[in-house]
Amino acid sequence: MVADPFGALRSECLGLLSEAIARLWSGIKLDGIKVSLPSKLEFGDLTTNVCFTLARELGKSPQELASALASEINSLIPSRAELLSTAEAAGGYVNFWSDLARLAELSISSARCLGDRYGHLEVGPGEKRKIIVEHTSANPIHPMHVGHGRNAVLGDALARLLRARGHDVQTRFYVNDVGRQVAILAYGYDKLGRPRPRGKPDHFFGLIYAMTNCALEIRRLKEEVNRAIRAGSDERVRRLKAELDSWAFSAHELRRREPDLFDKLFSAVEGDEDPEASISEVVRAYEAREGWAVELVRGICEECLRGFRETLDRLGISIDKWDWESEVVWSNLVAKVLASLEASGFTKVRAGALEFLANAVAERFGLKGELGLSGEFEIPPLTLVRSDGTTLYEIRDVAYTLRKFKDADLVINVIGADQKLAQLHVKLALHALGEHEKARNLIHFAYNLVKIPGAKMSARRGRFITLDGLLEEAVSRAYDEVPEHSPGLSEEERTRIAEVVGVGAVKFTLLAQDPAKEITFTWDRVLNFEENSAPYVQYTHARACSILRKAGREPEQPDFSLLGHPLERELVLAIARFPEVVADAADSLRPDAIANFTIYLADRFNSFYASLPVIRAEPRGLSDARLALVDAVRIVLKNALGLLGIGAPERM
RNA sequence: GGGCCCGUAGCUCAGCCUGGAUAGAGCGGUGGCCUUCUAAGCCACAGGUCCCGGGUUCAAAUCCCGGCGGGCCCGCCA
Repeated sequence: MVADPFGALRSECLGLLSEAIARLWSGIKLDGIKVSLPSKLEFGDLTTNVCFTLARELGKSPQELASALASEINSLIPSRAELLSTAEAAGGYVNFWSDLARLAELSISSARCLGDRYGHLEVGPGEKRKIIVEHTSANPIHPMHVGHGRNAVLGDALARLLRARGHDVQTRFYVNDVGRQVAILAYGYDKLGRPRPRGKPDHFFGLIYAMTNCALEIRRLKEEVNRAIRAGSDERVRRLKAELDSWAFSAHELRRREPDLFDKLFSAVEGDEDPEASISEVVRAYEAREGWAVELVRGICEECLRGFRETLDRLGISIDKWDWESEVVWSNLVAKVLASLEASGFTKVRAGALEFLANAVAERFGLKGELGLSGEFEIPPLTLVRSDGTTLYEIRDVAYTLRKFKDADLVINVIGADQKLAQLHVKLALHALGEHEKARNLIHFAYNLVKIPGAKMSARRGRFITLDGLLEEAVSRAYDEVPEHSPGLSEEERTRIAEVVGVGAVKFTLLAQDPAKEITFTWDRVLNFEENSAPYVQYTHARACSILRKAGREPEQPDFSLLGHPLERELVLAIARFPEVVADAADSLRPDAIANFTIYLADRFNSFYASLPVIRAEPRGLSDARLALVDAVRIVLKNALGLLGIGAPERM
């Protein structure tokens, strides 16, 4: 039993390869000899192209060298190899073939023996790190939408992957309760007489936020139009009126949803002498921690977070710690950071505001290269403190980042790619403070946004696809489909399976793509339960379970030497490779690599399923070997989905 | 104007970091396969200037330079 069967094969190949090279050409020194996965099945289980490099050095053809190398390796195999059966020269490459029976036996028994833990290839004791993954961190003023879903699902998968790798991981949600947006909501909610939330609280407050915002915009625009008319600026009047029209349309949409609430709010805002002043007063009082403001703002945020927790629970995502931005403000940490930053000499007062000279920091410490920026690029400065003395978001974020480093030596922030500059500023601020190591251990895990064709999502207008709505739709679709495939299930089972399948479909869609690329959201795509989807993988898992169930016996006398079909070989290799795939995905922070692997394995398994019998295979040794193989596939699919936070039902 | 990201089949995407043997999936299209372990499946066919142009290399979708196209960012917003 081993944790990494393919790794065992890999290092065997590598060892024999280096030894053979040393024996044949003793003077030659090659760095970075490696064996890699061949592009095709007929090129073996592992391959090396060193002969192309050696050819130049030795003045011989790659083909010649490959033959010499292969036969040298083959002469070493009988005495030295456990898993390797033969090396073969082909077109200048040396291709390695494993002893399939032994590799199958090792991989399958390792998977079956380790069960849930198979694939969790831990780093060495010295490499274990304390990691904080901050993710989701949706503003507590509206329900989560699809974009937040992508963030949450990525952050959660990262945490799972890093834990599987043996790291000590904590997930955090940063509650942005300070600032104008929450204050707008608080203002509106207060104007309504602070009614008790109806329905899911984040949805309720999201509507109030959008309505308040809309009322404020319309009021502001009307005033500006009048001002522009007085100034006789026709062009400006036209532009403002167009904007006003678009908000009037939003108002119409919002009113339809809750007319009473809407009318009450609008007349309150109309009647308010100076709404902006009231909102600023909320901001000020909350930052100053005045009781009335704390009660109002915290009350709202707590309610919204209750809604978030419900959504996250449904997604199977748990947050270890909720950090409040206000706590950072109320502590003296912001003031301390500010003082140190000023003392660092990398700030400057301009027009009464305090600026951070990010570019100077990068130049002083020679960071542009490692940050991937050209020397000529001038990093824009950043305002830390307004001329009225109030702080801006980034300085609080610097303070919060330092706080996170008290509990971790690596901090991963799952934040949209649109905030790259802001995250760069935070990193440079840490450098300015002399915290170079922390700065280097601060990772911005940037993902791209989720686009919706046609409509533009806007929280301020209350216009977006909520995650709750999306999940509901997917689950109900799954609910409809379950009986077509598994008739006769109890209502309870049907509901449970629909939940796992529907939620899984949504999560997989958001996870399976390169985070750097934007996702164009379409219902079609999320509700496609066919190939390249979670339901497809789950279905494959259920099929494996079904075989094992129907077999009704343990594979007691497997004869792995009878596994020889290409499909069997591909399955064995995939099972063997799984731990390495997990390790690579974790180390490179690429959950999508796991998703792609599940598709590949499911794909191979379904072909196997269609062409080779398991239970009725003859002789019994073959049937048992296939049964064990099916069990190993089941385990790997389940664990792989598990790393993505997706469930694997046993029937569906 | 500057910076970052993306550009691969009609559509949605893998592969690019770490160059290698005829570039892979899915959807959609066409044609087959349920009296055999779940047809959310399988098999076959059709479909490609890997955005363009240079360069490096024995070898470039992959690395470098220059373009073009799309997105995002450059607030005393978050």
